[in-house]
Amino acid sequence: MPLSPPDTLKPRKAPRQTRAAVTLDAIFEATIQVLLSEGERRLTTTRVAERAGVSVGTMYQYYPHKQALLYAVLQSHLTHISAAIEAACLTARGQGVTHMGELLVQTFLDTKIERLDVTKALYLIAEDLDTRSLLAATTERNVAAAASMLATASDARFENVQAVAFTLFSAIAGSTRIVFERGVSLPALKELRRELTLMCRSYLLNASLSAVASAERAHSVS
Amino acid sequence: MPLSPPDTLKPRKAPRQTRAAVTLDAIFEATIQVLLSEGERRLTTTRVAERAGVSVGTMYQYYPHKQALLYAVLQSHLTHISAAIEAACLTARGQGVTHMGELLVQTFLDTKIERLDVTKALYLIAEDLDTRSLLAATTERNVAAAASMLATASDARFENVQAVAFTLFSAIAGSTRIVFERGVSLPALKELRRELTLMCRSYLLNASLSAVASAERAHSVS
DNA sequence: CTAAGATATGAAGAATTCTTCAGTTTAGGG
DNA sequence: CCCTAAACTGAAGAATTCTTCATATCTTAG
Repeated sequence: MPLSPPDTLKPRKAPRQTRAAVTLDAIFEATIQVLLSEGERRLTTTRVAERAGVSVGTMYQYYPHKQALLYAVLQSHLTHISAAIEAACLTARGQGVTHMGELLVQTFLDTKIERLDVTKALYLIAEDLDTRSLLAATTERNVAAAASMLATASDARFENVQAVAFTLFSAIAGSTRIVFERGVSLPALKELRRELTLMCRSYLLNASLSAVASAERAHSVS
Repeated sequence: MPLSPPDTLKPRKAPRQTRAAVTLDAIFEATIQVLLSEGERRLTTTRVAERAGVSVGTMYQYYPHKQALLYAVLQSHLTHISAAIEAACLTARGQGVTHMGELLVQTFLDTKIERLDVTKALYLIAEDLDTRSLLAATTERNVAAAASMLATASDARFENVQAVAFTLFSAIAGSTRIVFERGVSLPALKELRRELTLMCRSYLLNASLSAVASAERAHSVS
């Protein structure tokens, strides 16, 4: 479900020729670079165009205004990630929850790191009011993929898979963001992956229905 | 540690008279309201002043520019939260990790909800490059408080308390943010609290040193 | 090779925003 | 009550940014 943008944010036209596609790529890339080097406040259409090596007018041929461009850049990245998650979730159907949790963490982190600059740049514009619905829809999509996978787990059954999937996803995406925003070092990354994996595994095992009984038993003892 | 702002973001002067303090309060409040109703892009000094019922010049008496104002607003909120967390952490020393986890989740959520409008508004400006160090320092402070508490747990010992505390905090703060940004409903909140509590408890119990052995045993069986 | 459509240009007007400061008003100690 | 420091005002200049469009250049089907 690629979710078409609201009318105001729709592109004016799609590139027909190859060179136009190349130009658009350059503009996307320039957007990222300007965001990283200048910050959101100094992200202007002129600066982007200059960095992309094209004229401002060119961008306005494809997008009616800056917002629409940003929306497109963000959407492209989010779609990429969701696709990766969906693919991964399909491979793990019927497996145990430990494997599933590990896979989710792994896939999410790998995809984010793959284009670390894009990831970091987009955190800077993700809050924009215009992008709210886009973010919400993406979350929806990722949660659906995870939930559908979790429902097939060989060693667990959940009362509310949707809620579990959502919690899992929030925790992964949320803490990843916090770590990435403070600046990622290799050791920090390894630690994040390790702890996040552990956290997901623990949570999934405990959220499973069979675990509820034993947990309550344990609790009433103390 | 209130962390003094970098030179460029320092206030020009502090209010001396009561009315000045009142004015500043109004300006802070107006900043939040404008952020919520207009978004970051349309947050201008003039609009803030207008909403606060004062003249633009007034704001510039206290802050050299918009950035400094935003920094102050953000700092005030973050400080408030950190203080609450630190206080809570002190009350739980020597208790079990289940209680500790629950307390952290509870305190964090309660404090965020207490001023939900402020929380939501500040998410909109938290990404600013200028606020990076502020966010980092705050995280530091919260993690330190949590770590110090966890080290006294009656029923667990951790190899790396710092890492555990950090993971815990990231998961809580990160998923809270994701939930709050998509819009908070009462049921969504209750679910967040419930699942987050469960997740923290599971994680803490499993991250404890005594758990490592049993986990490895369980793993080698399958 | 050529015409039509696609793409690119960039100067310039409109709009918005930031920030200052000279002058006015207010508070509160003596 | 008076005086000084503090607080407040808001018009206006400087700076930045957005967006358009008339014009020029390129691509490619036929």
